[in-house]
Amino acid sequence: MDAKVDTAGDGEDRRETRIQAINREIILEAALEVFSVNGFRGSTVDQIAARAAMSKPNLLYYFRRKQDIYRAVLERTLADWLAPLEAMDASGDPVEELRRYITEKLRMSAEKPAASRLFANEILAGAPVVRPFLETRLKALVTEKAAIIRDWVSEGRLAPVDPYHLIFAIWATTQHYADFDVQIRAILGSQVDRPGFRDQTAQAVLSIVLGGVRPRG
Amino acid sequence: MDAKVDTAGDGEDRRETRIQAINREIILEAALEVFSVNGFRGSTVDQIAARAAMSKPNLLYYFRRKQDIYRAVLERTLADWLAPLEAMDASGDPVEELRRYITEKLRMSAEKPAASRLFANEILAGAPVVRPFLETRLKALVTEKAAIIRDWVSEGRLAPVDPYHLIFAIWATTQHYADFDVQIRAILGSQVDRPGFRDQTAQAVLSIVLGGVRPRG
DNA sequence: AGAATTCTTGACTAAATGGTCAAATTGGAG
DNA sequence: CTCCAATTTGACCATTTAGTCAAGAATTCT
Repeated sequence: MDAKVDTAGDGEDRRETRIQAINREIILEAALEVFSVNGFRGSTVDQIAARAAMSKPNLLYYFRRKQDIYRAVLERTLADWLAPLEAMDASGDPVEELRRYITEKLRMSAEKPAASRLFANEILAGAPVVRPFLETRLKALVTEKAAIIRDWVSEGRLAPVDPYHLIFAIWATTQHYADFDVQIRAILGSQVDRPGFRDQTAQAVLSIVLGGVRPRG
Repeated sequence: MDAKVDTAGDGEDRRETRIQAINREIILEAALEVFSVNGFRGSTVDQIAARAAMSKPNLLYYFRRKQDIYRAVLERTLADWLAPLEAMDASGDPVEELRRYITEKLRMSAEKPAASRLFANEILAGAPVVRPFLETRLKALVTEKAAIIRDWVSEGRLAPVDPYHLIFAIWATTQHYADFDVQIRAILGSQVDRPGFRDQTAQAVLSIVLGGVRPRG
């Protein structure tokens, strides 16, 4: 929400240096790992500094406050978060579009679980930071895509389904694999790390969710 | 994990007094609200004491450490958590059993969202406390119920589905309404508080998840 | 090279936090 | 009512934590 952008009218803030780019990246990466486990309140600047292999004062040289780091890492995460839903295309085949969306969300859960957990923690905490985002951009996007799904249903290209709840179901089932990874591992054991597991998961999720909306004879 | 139960063989620990019963209950209720928002690390004893309308030393008279409160509230939550799945009956009608299970989970999400969030926070944090529980009782229970579902599938009474992923999908979709309540409210607005919303949600979730497993043709 | 700027850190501070303790108050059994 | 155990609390302590600061080290620019 701040830091780094030239806010003052006069040409303050010199351009970002090489070292700044490197270190900010290192910090944000470390912060993601830390915040995604214990949330904002449960994480400490020292933990982030340690993970970034950097002294605390040095870290605070790049981000003045704990809040600034948190906002920065959340912000960059949110962009990725929206992308797959934004890509849902009204002119495509309904089942194919949903398949793509679910597959993409599952891929993100598998490849960037920390991002999903960061977001989950923020929501659980009452969304103190992203609330405005949820009520504007996300709400608008979901409303738009829900309308598309509603049209598909009324055209008989999908079984009758509440579009909002369908979107929630997709979020829930896909993010579950990132957010509740520990629980899934406790139940399935090392099987989770076998090469075929991701495909197997995709197969199952697609079959359950799409099976429920695929138009019936 | 401790406190209150008479562990020693000799008759230590007098019976719980009336005031103890009342205050422990008040504390656990307050602790649930606090821990469910910010997790163990992000919550403070002062917050819990304030919510319990009790001085901190008084609170610590009943639970010696923050950890003890946390374990106690988690433990009582876990019992409720298992019940609905335990009730799944191999001799019942598959679709009807799943419907009951989903409905029951949705009811818990709506009526005890804090319990669901407490659990979500614990898992996100890496399940430091409930890991043993997950790896023993939960794993055993899920394995048992998965076998039942597998049988239903092989008898042709359910469409072919991976039983584990089906259970995960049910957990995900039902708990989502508690854990991500803030997000859902941001998108749906006051609609969430309308009397019919719960039924509408149940209708949608059942249709999506059961639609995907109901035997075809 | 030499000056200016950027980067890094040890030492520190104030506030928050988990937990203790002795003394005062209250509740309950006889 | 009386006495003993249970309950309550103000004051306090040690540690953790967010954030500061001045001074030293490294980088960049000319």
